Amino acid sequence: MTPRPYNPHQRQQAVDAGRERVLGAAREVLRLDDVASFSLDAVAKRAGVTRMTLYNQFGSRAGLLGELFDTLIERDAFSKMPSVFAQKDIGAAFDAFVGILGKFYSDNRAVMISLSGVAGTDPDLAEAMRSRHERRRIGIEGIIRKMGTKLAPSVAASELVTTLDTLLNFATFNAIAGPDRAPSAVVPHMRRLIRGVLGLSVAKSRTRKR
Amino acid sequence: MTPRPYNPHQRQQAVDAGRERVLGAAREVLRLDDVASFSLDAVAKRAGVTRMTLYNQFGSRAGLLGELFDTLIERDAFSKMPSVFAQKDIGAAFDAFVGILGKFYSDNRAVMISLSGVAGTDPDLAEAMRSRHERRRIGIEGIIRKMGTKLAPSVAASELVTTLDTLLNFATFNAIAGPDRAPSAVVPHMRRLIRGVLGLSVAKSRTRKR
DNA sequence: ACGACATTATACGCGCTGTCAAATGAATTT
DNA sequence: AAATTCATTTGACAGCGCGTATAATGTCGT
Repeated sequence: MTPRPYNPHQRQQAVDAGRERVLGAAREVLRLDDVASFSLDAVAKRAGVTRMTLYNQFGSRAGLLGELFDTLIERDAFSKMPSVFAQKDIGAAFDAFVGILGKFYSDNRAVMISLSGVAGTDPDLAEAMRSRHERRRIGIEGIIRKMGTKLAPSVAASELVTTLDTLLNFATFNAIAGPDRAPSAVVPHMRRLIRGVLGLSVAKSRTRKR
Repeated sequence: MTPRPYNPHQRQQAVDAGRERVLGAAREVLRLDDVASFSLDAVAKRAGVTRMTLYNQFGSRAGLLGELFDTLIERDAFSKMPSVFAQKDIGAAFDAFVGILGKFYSDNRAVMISLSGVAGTDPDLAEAMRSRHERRRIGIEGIIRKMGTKLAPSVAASELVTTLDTLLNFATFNAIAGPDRAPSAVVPHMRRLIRGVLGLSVAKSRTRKR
């Protein structure tokens, strides 16, 4: 009975490696096949693992997808936030933010589409995604608090953050891009739109020299 | 063998009545219960009908949801378009359009959420929805062509319609409303935002008294 | 009464999620 | 080397939802 001390060194490494293989497989299934054919069975097969392992590691389908979204957005987007805060003015900061998000949405478009779709029918995942979107909103609030001293936004100040957050979510990028264009192609357009909402002179977007 | 003449008068009426009962039941199931618990079984039970009848009438789950969307948006939104074109200026026209859409989205929020979710995983329904969205875009183009003579929009003219169309879709209303507020509460905010995009003086929105 | 047609009743096959119990195997400690 | 811990595997099962097939029932039209 008395449990023994047990320090898994190499053991934990193998487990973590397995986790990453599974997450990679999940990403590929979402990227290659269409949304409907995403299943834990397909992921497990592609990862060379049993379906039970997925439950051991992630608990459920929603858990797996939630963690997949986490790793992607952490690696490709939020880790680059410091460069946003390093900008000179708030216009440049949002330009940078839009660039990062646009590239992230573009690189992971198929995955994001699937994720949104599944979240639409899976309350658990919907909740998981909501808490993650929180981070984007917090980022926006941070930019405004730090750099948005004298703004004259075109919407009520109390709605400014919500408006920007909505414009910057994947659904908006994807809708503006349409079925053909990549979300990253929306970036210049989105920058103008956001400068407009912030009340910055749009003509000022000659960020070239000055 | 030789098929006989057969004129279903009263017969067809009964069938149509059945269809409406089924569509009404589908709407209620989507409105009352959560998304995940929508099933053809639940709809059939609520309509007092067998699941087979649904397949006879609508062919499939996607067919049923597509027709449901049709009847709702035709009755609650598009049938009211004439009042939009009756407005004096383009600002008032979009105010009216936003009002109609906001009310429609609010009245049918749960239904729209489910519909979007299912469309995310069902290519058939996705295509059916796309053609419906076409009508909204056409409405926007009509308003601009008819009333938007001297505009100075805050986005590129070539992107104006796309931008407005994106702002006016359900996803945007729903996202701005958040989990608690009704989409109809977003209407005033959305009106300001759209006036801003159109390049109209936002201060002019003193449509109340003042 | 007879034909046409919608609806019912019933029963499948299929795929997916989630759970359970017992066995396997590798890393770690004694 | 032997014992222990723990993830993984194996195999099976229950539940649910969609879609299909077939024969029976009912109802309207001629």
